[in-house]
Order: sequence, then C-alpha cells, then structure tokens
Amino acid sequence: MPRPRSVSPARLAAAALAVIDRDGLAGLSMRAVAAELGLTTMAVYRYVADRDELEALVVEEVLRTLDSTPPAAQPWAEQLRILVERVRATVGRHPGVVPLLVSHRHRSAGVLRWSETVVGILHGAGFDGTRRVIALRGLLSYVIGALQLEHLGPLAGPGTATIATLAGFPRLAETGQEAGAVAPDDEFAGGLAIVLRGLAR
Amino acid sequence: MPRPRSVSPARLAAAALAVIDRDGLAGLSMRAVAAELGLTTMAVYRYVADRDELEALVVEEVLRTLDSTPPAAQPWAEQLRILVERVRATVGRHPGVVPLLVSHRHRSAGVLRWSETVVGILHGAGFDGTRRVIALRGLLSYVIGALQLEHLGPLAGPGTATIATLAGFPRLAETGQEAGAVAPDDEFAGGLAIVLRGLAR
DNA sequence: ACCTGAACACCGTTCAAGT
DNA sequence: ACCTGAACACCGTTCAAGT
Repeated sequence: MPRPRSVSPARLAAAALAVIDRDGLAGLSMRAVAAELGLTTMAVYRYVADRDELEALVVEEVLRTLDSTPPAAQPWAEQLRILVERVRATVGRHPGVVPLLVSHRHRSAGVLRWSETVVGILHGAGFDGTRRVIALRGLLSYVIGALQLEHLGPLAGPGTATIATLAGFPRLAETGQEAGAVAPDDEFAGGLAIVLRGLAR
Repeated sequence: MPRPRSVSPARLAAAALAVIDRDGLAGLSMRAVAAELGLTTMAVYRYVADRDELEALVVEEVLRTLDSTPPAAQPWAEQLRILVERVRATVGRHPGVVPLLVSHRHRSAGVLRWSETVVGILHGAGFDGTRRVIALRGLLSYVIGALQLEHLGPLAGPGTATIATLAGFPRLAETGQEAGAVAPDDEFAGGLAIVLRGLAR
C-alpha cells in the first residue's frame, strides 16, 4: 500500500535553509534536516540521493526568489549594476549559503537564468566572442569574491586593522581603520562601479 | 626526560600540503597528516591546537613563496597587475588550498604582507581614504572570485555550455562554447585588466 | 512506496596513561 | 616533554527489515 510522500522538495529545501539560517552552514547535516522535519535521518534519502543534492536544492530555494528578468531599457552598465545588486540582495538574506553558491554554481538553474540575462545585456552592448566571455567571468568573479569577503568575515578575534598594527604593516593598518567608516553597501557598490567602468573601456 | 620534537611546524605544514596536493582538500584530516608523518593522530596535537591552526599553517606554507616586494618603478596599474599575477601563479601550484585561502585570509601573515604592498602602490597612485578601501577590497574580491572560478571548476558532469543548451539558454550556451577557446591565463588577465582600467577611472 | 533502526567507515577532539 | 591508545560525540551512507 503506497504511502503518500510526507514532504515536498520545496519543504525539504526550506527545512535545510532553516537549519543553515539558525546554526550556520556548519550545522547542516542530514540528521539535522531530518530532525527539522520530524523524520528519521534515512527518510531524507527518499527525496535526495545524497548531501550534494540537498545542497543543490538549498541553492535553488534561495535563487528561486532572484529576479532575472532584464531591467527596463537604460544604459547597459546600469542594467548590469541592477542585476548584480539583485544577487547581493537575495543572497544577503542567507549568508550561510554563500559557500554553497560557489560550489554549486555550475549546475544551478537560478545561476543559468541570471547569466543568460547578463549575457543578453552584454550582447546588446556590443560584447561578443572572447570579450564577452571575459566580461561575464569578470563580473562573476567580482560578485563571488565580494560576497565572500562580505559574509565570511573574521569568525572571531580582532580585525585586520588591529592585526596589521601589531604586525608592523602601517599602511594596511591605516586602511583597516578607514574601512570601518565605509558601509558594506558602499563598499560593494564601489567595487562594482570599478568593474563596470573597466568594462566600458 | 624531554624527548626532542620530531617534527617542525614547516614539516607539518609540508605534510598537510602533500596530502592536499595528492588527495584534495577533502582528503585533509588530522589522521591523514599524522600518517603522512608516520605519527599517531594525537601526536599532531603537540604541534597544533586544532584543525583550524593546521589549515592556517598550510596557508602560510603556500604564501611563504609569494613575493610581496614592490615591483620596479613603473605605472601603478602595471605594478598592481604584477602583484596580482604573482598571487595567481603561487596559488595555482596548490589549487586545493584556494578555499583555505578564503577562510584564513584575515589571519594570514602572507596576505598581510601582500596587502601592505598593494596599499602602498595605491597610496603612491593617489588613492586615499574610502577610495583606497574600495580599491583594495575590489582587487581582493576579483582575485578571490577568479581563483575560485578557475580552480573549483565543475567537479564532474557536463560543462555549463552543454547544460545551458539543454535548458534553453541560447546566448549562455553560445558564450560557453566560446569560453572553450579562451585560455585560463587570458581569461584571468582579461578580467584583471577590466578591474585595473576601472580603477584608473 | 515510504519509513525505520542498526551498522560501517569515517571525522575532530578529550582524557588518562606510558616513556 | 613527547607520544600513545582508547573513547566520545559527531558525520555521510549502506543495508535489511518493517508497514
């Protein structure tokens, strides 16, 4: 007698995401997700082949809310800026997922949707062939790196500025001090502006 | 009767690096490093407080060979390019270490040395205050992101191009095809050139 | 068909003991 | 002071069994 599935993929992903949001990525385990759903550990394997697949589900759950539709007609650099800022806003709601985003980016439908739109904008801006490849990868590199610098901050201990002072790196210490006065939003936007300016030749 | 230490921190780091180079970062464990040195697992704890400290040692071992001395006098963008390319060359010899570089960057003496030189070049180029903070973080973001895109490639399965074709992302599929013709060196250098151009206003 | 429970081969780490 | 060996609390995952 077939029993009905007690849990949907979406509910599984939501449970895993709840674990990550509460206990961090380190807290994610098959056992923790099962407990979150009130199931035994092995019941989870009814819905997912292994941990890797569970992680992929979490990434899709997060990117499900990412709007990848092309922005309204306006200068192409501004369109790209909007798309990149959308990623940051979406991912920023679940910082623990950032490392998963990096490792699962290749197979993620959400990343593909977003990339397709970005490539379309680049094409409209006259980018083709090698130039377009490099532009896309350059943008991706910045986004992935910046998100990690922002969310995988120092887990504990003194900041870079303090360390640099002690270790005798005066200029870096000074820059570290000044960094405290820069809001994360401005830092991300500022770095992005640099990339977009460089893209515009 | 005190016994002499049988292993130096450098030898410990070298053993851990050998494990990573051979079996990947997933193969790194206290037990594997102990076996590499012909010791029991717990002997490793004589030299390192925990796994985190072992990882930090590996990062320093890799960055020990990173030349962070300022390049000869020449346009500042070219000096920055040289420093960034040095990082890529050094890290490229041990791709498995890339994730450790990301998580340990704050406490790494090697990263601090490199950053101090970069900040010095930025200062000489007239960057100060918020602009310099954003320039340093922007460069770091690109480097970290690009190294990960390069080395944490798809672990298995078809590439992005194939997936995109199947999933109905025509422009992305086309770009994926073209990406095959771009050498990793050119891709990294091209992205870096974009960032440096953007930095130069 | 869905779920359970025991078990296996791994982890990092603590602790008490040996030389 | 350095090293060992057993043990604990975790992992992901396999397998045989229950309903």
